[in-house]
Amino acid sequence: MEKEVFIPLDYDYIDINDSAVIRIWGKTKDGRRICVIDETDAYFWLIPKAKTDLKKYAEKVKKIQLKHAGRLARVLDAKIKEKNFLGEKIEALQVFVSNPKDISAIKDIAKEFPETEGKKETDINFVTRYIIDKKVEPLEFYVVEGKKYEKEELKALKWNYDVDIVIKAEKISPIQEKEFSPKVLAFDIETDEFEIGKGHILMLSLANKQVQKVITWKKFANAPKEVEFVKNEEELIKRFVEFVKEYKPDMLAGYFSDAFDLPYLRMRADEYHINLNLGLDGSNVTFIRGAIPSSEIRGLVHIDLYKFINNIFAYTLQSETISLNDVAKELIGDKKLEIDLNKITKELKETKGELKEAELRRFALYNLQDSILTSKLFEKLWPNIAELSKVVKEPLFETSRATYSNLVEHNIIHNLGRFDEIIQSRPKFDQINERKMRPKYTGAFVKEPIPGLYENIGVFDFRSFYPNIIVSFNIADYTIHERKEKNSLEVPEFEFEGKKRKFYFSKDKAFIPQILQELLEKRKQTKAEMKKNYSSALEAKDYALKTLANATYGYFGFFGARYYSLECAAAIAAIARHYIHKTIEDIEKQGFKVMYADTDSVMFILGKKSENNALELLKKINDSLPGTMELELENFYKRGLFVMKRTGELGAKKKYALMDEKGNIKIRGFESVRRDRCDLAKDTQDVVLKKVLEDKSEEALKYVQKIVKELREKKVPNDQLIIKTQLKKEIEAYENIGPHVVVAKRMRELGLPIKEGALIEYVIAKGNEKLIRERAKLPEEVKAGDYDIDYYINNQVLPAVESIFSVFKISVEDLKGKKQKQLKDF
DNA sequence: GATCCGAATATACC
DNA sequence: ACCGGTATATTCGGATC
Repeated sequence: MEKEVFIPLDYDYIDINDSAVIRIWGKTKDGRRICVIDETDAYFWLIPKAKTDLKKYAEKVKKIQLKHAGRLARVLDAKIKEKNFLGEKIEALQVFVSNPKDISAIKDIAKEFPETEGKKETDINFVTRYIIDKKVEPLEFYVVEGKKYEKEELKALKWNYDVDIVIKAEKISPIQEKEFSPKVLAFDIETDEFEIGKGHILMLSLANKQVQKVITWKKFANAPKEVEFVKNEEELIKRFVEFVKEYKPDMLAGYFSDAFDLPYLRMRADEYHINLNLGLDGSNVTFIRGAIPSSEIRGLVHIDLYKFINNIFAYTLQSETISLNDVAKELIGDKKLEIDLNKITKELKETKGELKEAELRRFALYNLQDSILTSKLFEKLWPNIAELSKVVKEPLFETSRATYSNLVEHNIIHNLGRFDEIIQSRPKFDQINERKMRPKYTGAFVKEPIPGLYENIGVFDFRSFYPNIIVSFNIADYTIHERKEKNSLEVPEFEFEGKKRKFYFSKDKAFIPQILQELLEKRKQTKAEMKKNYSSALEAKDYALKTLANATYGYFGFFGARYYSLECAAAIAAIARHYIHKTIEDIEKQGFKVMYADTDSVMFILGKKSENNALELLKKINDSLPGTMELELENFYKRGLFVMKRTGELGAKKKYALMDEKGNIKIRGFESVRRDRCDLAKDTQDVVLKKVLEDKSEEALKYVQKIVKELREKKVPNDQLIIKTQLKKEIEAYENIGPHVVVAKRMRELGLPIKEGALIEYVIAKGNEKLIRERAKLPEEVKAGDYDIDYYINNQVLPAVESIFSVFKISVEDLKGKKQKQLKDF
């Protein structure tokens, strides 16, 4: 018996003699590549109808067999087992089958049996099944004991694996080991045509901390040392494959590489009949279809950072877009090399592929820089991806491409074993459509603020409000009762689907609240550890736990969820409304004036009371809260500003600015934090807000008057006037043609690649056309000073500051600077 | 042809 | 299609006078 300590990085399964075996691709402690071969049962569950003779049923099921996919698909065994399913104890049939790929065909036969009530877990991926049942989880260290395959055996099996060890596992046991740091190559290609299948790959770059390389067949003099020339595109692809094989990375990282770099490489490789056999088993790059396809390399984890950022991480970013450039700027303080890619593409077309040497040199450096950025981004995001993968126990490939609902669901699924719970099925197409049709339920409460500038403000908020409600009220689909039972938790009455409803939740802990509670406890531990001994891995772990906890409420209301329950989502929101209202009352009863509240937070004026008085009240409120619910002090603020809505006489919700004791300013909802306003309007509003909070309103007024004057005098540079609006759908799909749609059309005419999702930039130029969109132009089409003065004064700058000044009863006319009024005139 | 108002749209908050 | 509802503001586009 031989032993190795290893860490799983990737999983897949293959057939040996018609039955499936798992391959775990990983790394040994000392850095050798290993492929661990292991087995696990392929099975699903049959739920029998009431009063079924289970033994007879089992015998009948055992006899199922059919020809399927060129082999005999058959049931190996059917065991009667006591299981839990959504709060019920049931007897179910565990149906073991010859191959996981046969489950679908076998269940089709079994579901026609009159005894069959339903089938479950037919939609569990075999790798997920393996991880659940064998508990060999990604990125944890294990000792594998077993027999290593000899060279001759591998040859006989035709397993020409690019690994150091192939071992047949007999026992795999967990072991404590230090952090793992993967060997990663970031890569990026440059082409002469953006569309896959049309053009050629001109260059390809690879980078990490040690490696910086550009491979190209476009020759030029005085090439930087990183550049390696090859004869042609075919050689470029071959050299790439050769380099990766020699370098032996654990992972390849790209940016949008799922849908661009790898499909492009594969397409070109196919053209030359080159096998892009990067897979550790010698397999080609494969594609998994989806809204954006995924590109997979067996055993060599391919991570598309764009997908991770797009699906998960973008919500924590400030960047206006999630382009490589914007994200790199924000996360690693580095940016792309500036070149005019459109110009280069155009020149390449016009000159039949010839570029000036200087241009090529710069193009190569640009290509390299993209890989360097991707590599640095990987370093930055790796802890987050790794911790998420460890928490939800799904392989890196899946986790790095997961959406919030995927993560929540995987976390649930991987924890159900200890509850002896059969996994609920994914909803079918019709079910999804039904769910989509259901009306929305009432969500959070937002209190209307009274506009004004306030002093000495306290802000309380509930710690992880919704997750703690789910835990404290034991909320799950099957703990809901419409009638009070003994030991049930009462939820305040609320309206749901047009009717007054009252729900009760039983106290027997359901698995989702239980799993969530554990998640919250783990997070508490992580936070405590972090305080003692900070590390970026701990912070990433905290991020992973927080992400999962916060997405659970939304998961209940998501139509694609296995554990969908709109009633639960509505009940959670109703409980939240109840407690925020109660908190407002409690605070007001103590003599504080509450001027604003949104979902889980309350803002109040201290008035004659002290911060200590507020903290005493906080303690008192906490003593009255059920379960794990807790109200926290968010902060005390020196000043706060609330404004009126533009239409009507009401205070504007979700719009405020606060300044703490240190002078730090927190702005929410105002135009200055929105990307669809021009910088001039945003910056002006920012200055005004700051000055107002610093009690320098007169300076603010003068500042606006100065800006308006500059606008009138055509002194404002165009880049301050660019408005950015995202094209959210296909150009043709718009019913209302807004300015950005017109500009997108224009860009398309100019041959610029415009797709939905693009951030369209435009300037409103001077002109007599009535509609704004008729004056919307591409920034480069507007000469300096040729902007529409009135538009920028009346539609951009003034609306952004008007509501702020109206708090001080200063009108638009004053802002325009005609009357030159001073604040003290009022 | 000016004006009013609702729908469509984009984006933010929690 | 890929977690939820609440909310504001802007522009269009049709109805109305």
